[in-house]
Amino acid sequence: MASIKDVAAEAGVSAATVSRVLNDHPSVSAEARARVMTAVAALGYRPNAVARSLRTDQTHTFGLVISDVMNPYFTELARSVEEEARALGYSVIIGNADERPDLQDHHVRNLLDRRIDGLLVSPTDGGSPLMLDAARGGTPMVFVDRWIPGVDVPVVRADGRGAVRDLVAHLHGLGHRRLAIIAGPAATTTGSERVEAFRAALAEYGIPLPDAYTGQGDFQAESGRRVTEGFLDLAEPPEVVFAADNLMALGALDAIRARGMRVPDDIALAAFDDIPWFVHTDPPITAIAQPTGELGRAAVRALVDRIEGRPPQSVTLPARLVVRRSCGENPASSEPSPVTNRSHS
Amino acid sequence: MASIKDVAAEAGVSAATVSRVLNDHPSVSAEARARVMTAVAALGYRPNAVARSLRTDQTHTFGLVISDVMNPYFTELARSVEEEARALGYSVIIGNADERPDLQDHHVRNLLDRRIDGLLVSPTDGGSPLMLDAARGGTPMVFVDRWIPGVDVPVVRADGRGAVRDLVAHLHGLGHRRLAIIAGPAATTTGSERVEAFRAALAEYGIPLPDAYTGQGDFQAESGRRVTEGFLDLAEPPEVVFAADNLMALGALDAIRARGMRVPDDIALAAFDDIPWFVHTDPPITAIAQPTGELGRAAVRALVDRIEGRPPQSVTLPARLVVRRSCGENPASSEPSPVTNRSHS
DNA sequence: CACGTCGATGTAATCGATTCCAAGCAATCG
DNA sequence: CGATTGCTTGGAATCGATTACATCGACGTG
Repeated sequence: MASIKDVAAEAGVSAATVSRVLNDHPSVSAEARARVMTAVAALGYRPNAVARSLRTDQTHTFGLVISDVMNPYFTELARSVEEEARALGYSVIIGNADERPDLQDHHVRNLLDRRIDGLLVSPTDGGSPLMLDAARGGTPMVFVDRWIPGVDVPVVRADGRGAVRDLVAHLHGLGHRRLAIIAGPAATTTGSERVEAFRAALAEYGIPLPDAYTGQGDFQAESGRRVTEGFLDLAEPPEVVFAADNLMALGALDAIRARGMRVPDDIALAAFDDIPWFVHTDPPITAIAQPTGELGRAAVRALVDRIEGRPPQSVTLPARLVVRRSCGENPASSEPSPVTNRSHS
Repeated sequence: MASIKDVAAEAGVSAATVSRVLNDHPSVSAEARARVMTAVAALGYRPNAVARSLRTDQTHTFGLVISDVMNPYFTELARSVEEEARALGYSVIIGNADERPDLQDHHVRNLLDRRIDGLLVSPTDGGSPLMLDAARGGTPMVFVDRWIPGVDVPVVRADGRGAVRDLVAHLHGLGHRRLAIIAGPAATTTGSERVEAFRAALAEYGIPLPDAYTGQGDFQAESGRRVTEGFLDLAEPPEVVFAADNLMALGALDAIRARGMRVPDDIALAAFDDIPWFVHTDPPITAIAQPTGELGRAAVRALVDRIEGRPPQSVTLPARLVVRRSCGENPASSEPSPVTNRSHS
């Protein structure tokens, strides 16, 4: 592979001049520029990004560590992140933590070793020493979707409280009174926040959320199945199961089907995180939709601001309820008035 | 960030010795080793992968360029690729081409600039000059799923012919005689091969595949919708629509629903590429399942063989039919005898 | 005409590792 | 006892870029 010296030799100039042409530095004569360009084309030369990074201490790359690539929510997030990054001249390296703290650490370490310019993280847990050190140690960092409390890092996320309140109103309106939730891991903010929002919304109707109706999941389908089976085994099973993410909702659906029960006739089902497939399930599933693309883009902008020395901003965007048929027939409308509360921090 | 010199100073040895300890070179005294280890721990030193790569001309990284991250088939592929790569000591950088040749080129160029050790590609088209040059120019490369004919690069893929024959037998058994297919882009091997396999299987029953029953899609949901609408507008619409990938099947389902028709009563639907969600659609969709995880792992092994100087091998694994309810009720069994033909090249 | 200015270019240092080579030293051998 | 061997170790070159600094000519000005 041709190096800058080969180009210099071919063009009859020094490597410094070639470098100047490539980085269009002003003081290069038109003639030298032309000869360098010709040599570059003739040799098919491409600058070695590794060498360049070593010298400039910039990789024009950042890492995105997500909790689960197989979850459509995160793949959509990853896609929008890559798009925005590309538009701003950055590349993205994705690390999939599979909801495992050890894997998350593996990727963070790997990315740090590669001297990425910044890190976008949707943490799987409360923060390993490694991640906390990185955050404190000055690595530009932004949390997306989930975050770690007590760390001074900008957060880009959706606020689901309004949508959860709308969901509970919807369920209450359909006559449901025994509502259960499949929570995410308590170590994640989204794991606990969603339960709290649900509990608060229920409280407005004077409905309690007993322990028996809060199952502990891990954001994976299998846990949704397991928790739901527990619910169905209760002397008084819930009338509604609300899953804190889409995969657990799928698991719940499986468990319900396995008992020969039907949604929504025998039991209602709703989920946090809307995905295209929910339109096609049997029945279509009522869900809370996050503005995923917006979140990804905002997160990238915040990170790039931080990297390039501008003050980064935390962003909170509202989620909204998308009513379908999985909680019972609502003859009125299939898409309710969107939530309009808007917040920021 | 501490460098190797800082460690050397802290340990009271030279940088060369530190390097030897880190790469556990045999000739280092136990005492020096101990002091270096202590210094490394004290400073929290991590070797700079950029500098190391520049010197050794190896990045222990390879690129994976896939055609569409939002397609669950590819995200599963990506996941298994990353897993196997990690097990073998490599990292993976994913590039999403979104079925766009220009984006594919962008990623290939970017990965080449980073001096990745090898490239795993599922090409979106027949091969740009850039990719052909890379292949011929000695970049270790392996094609997964799709490939480019006439290029001397190992291919790891599934052979769907047996499964397509099983599918046609299944459909014929249910009494269907007018069968249509939504093809993928002709520039991709999977786009054309699947049509050919379908046509060949139909021929065994003396059933033709007229032009009117072969729609041109692009592996995206929207094209599935559009083509299906065309089918439904025909004077004599098909009894079965077979989509060459899962997203187009979803589009087809949408189009069918939009007309108020029902699957499988009014029209049957089948898809290439099985995904977890097909169990939950209404109705569950009959599909041809690829051994996705196996493909990903085999592809990585082939690439790493190539990188490390061993002769890489092309691999072809059989796909199999998974019967569900979208083509009509089959009272016999829900999972037919698996296909057993096995091939290689 | 001497001197300062400015634009274009080359030389060399540098980034953080790895690795060849030579040297120091102790142990072993003839 | 001198020479050889073998183990450790450090010095210095190197990978491919970028960039501070020096140089060199041409030009304008007092």
